[in-house]
Amino acid sequence: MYKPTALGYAILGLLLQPKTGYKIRKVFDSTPMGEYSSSPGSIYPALNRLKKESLIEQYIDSTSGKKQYRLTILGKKELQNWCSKPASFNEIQNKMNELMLRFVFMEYFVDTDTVISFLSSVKQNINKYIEQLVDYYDQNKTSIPFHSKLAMEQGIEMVRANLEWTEHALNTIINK
Amino acid sequence: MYKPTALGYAILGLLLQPKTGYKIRKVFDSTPMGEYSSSPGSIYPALNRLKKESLIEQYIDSTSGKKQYRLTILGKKELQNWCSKPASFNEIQNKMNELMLRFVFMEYFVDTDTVISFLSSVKQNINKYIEQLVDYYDQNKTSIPFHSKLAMEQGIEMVRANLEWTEHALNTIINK
DNA sequence: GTCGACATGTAAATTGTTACATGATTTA
DNA sequence: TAAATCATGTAACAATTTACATGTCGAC
Repeated sequence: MYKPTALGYAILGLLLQPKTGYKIRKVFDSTPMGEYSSSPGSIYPALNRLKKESLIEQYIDSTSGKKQYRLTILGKKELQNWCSKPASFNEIQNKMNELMLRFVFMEYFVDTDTVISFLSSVKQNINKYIEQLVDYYDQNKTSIPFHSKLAMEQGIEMVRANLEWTEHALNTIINK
Repeated sequence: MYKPTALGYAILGLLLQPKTGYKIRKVFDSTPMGEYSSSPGSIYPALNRLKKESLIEQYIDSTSGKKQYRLTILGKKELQNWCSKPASFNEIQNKMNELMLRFVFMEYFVDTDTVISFLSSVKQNINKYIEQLVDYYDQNKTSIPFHSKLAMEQGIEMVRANLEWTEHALNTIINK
């Protein structure tokens, strides 16, 4: 069964508001979503994959008269399903930006309780990850070379900053 | 002219101490370098590419009698050259872990002044990046949806944490 | 003597990158 | 009307993932 890539989900999310492929490229070019390549060689094949799987479709916008891409029912379901998944440990380790993408798009799908439980899963796994990193650091700190030690501190500080943001986000959402 | 991938450079750096391919896999499996896949399907083809380009070679270790990979003169030069590059703006945006890898391996190659100028280039580009993100945030904060705004704050906080680490590293190295 | 760790690969499918290519439409 | 922007693609290449496959060696 077909699963879109991270780029695929990014595109699905952007198509919550219908757009041309070119407009999607511009978003990747000019916003903080720039982690995704805006080259035509990545966008158009990705769009064609999603189209082939009937997750998106093209139509003529009645007001502008222009051809646009939009989500199909199936595509919306796929996006919704993806947004509803809790954060896994693996995603905390090296797919934080994908998690943030989920968080952004879930605003349009799920209720406050589900958002809270998503953020709780993030927090829980971050804590586990910090523990793992600190354990490794403590057990090896006598033998780790100088720069490696600094690099490890950087890694730990990044994850701690993520933890702080997660708590901040939880508080903001609970007191809303 | 051939340029190794990020994985290729990670392997070159690990081969500052000779290792078998299996040992490299174990490092990716069991240390915070786990961002790189440890699957045989990625490691062995990468090793063969490096070997084909004469950046590494296999030899029989005289004490253990085991076949190991080690850097060639050319490979060491390539690694050294890579480590000596200052951080670019693009790398700050979405290749921070590659920069940390450079930082780790440069310990064995370059003098304190070069490390300081590397960290200065990191700091300078981080400042530029923060400015760009904050500008975007300020200019759009009335129109950005709730979750997107939180996600942007996360992005900015991550970069700020990186800035703090960079300043910490600079101080640590200067007062050494 | 068998089980787990050591050790190294290949094949197929998918994806992404870089570069090339084309044409329409808007704007100065 | 020339230049910039809008708009969509293809082709060649390189790299990665997943799964399959094999064989050795030491320990218990």
